[in-house]
Amino acid sequence: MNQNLCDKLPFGRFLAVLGKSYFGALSKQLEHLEVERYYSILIHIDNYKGKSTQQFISDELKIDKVSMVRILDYLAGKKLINKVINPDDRRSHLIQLTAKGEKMIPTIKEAIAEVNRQAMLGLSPTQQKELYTSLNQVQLNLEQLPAQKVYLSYNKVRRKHEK
Amino acid sequence: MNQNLCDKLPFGRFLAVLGKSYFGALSKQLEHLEVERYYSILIHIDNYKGKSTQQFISDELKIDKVSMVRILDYLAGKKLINKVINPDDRRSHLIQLTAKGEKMIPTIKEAIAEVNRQAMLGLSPTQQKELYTSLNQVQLNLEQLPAQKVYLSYNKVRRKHEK
DNA sequence: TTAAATAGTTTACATTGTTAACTATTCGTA
DNA sequence: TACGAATAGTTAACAATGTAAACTATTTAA
Repeated sequence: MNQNLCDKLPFGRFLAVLGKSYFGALSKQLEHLEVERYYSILIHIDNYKGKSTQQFISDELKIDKVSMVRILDYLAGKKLINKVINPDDRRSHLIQLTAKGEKMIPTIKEAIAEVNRQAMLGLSPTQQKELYTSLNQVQLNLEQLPAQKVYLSYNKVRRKHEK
Repeated sequence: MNQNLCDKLPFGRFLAVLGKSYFGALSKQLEHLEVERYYSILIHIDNYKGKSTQQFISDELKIDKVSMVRILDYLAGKKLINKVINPDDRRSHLIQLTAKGEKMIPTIKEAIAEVNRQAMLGLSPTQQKELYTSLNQVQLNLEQLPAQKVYLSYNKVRRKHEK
């Protein structure tokens, strides 16, 4: 029955709040960069070294493909990525980091490592491993369930007029 | 250094994806209800039995206060809640469930319990408890960090024109 | 060969977040 | 006590993301 766990607030809400707390911290760490979000997209593109397509990124990060067009156009406008027609399937575009984009990756990775370190304070390495394993299991379980399609939105309070 | 944990995708992105998977499953479970979201808000209002104010809900669920006005107006329009001026501080409004709203709570709680049960398949009660404890610790850690304010958005793919 | 499926784009619109200005009320303090 | 600051909530305008539908180009499969 699991009445002991998360029956007050939906577990998913808790996760989403947590995820946003994390993004808030990461955005703060990286506020000096030219782009103030889309870090996970840049990291993902880097992980798959020029083999990502828009559809692939959309599926992996659960961002809808229309938003993906807009985001990648924005990143291309900043000269951080290029879209290259895939010679093996000319419908799709390979998304590749530019030299400028690649230069940004270490900074982003360091910030992620730092926020992870801060986030995991008080958890032993074993507990951290358990946490990650358990969350993976939960994700696998949820993927098995019938679901409404749901996507993610980024949003950060802009601070142009800091008081 | 925690290089073993979540240095590919930001941990926060993983959490957000997970949270969305959860909402997708919960929305599906409850798609027969009159409202197709805001479940966590209704549950939160119920938990604090007429003692919630808009600001309190906004803070707890990390939804900005302008969106909160819109959402509560929507829920009031559906006759699920009432706004009552707080006699102890006439600036604030106590948010209370109507009889119609209260009637919905057990259904929502059952759906949450069921999705939780499905989500936790394969995890022992001990592991579940560990998971919740660890996530709470992570949330506490993240709250200590300087952060950009970040809020959440709900969104579900509408299925008016199912193929 | 041709119909269906897929990758991506564009447009129009809905929802949520953001800022700022506003009212009403309460708090803090000189 | 009086008055300025702070707080709760509302409104309006706009930005960012999600959604649906129609579209082009290309590939897959019958």
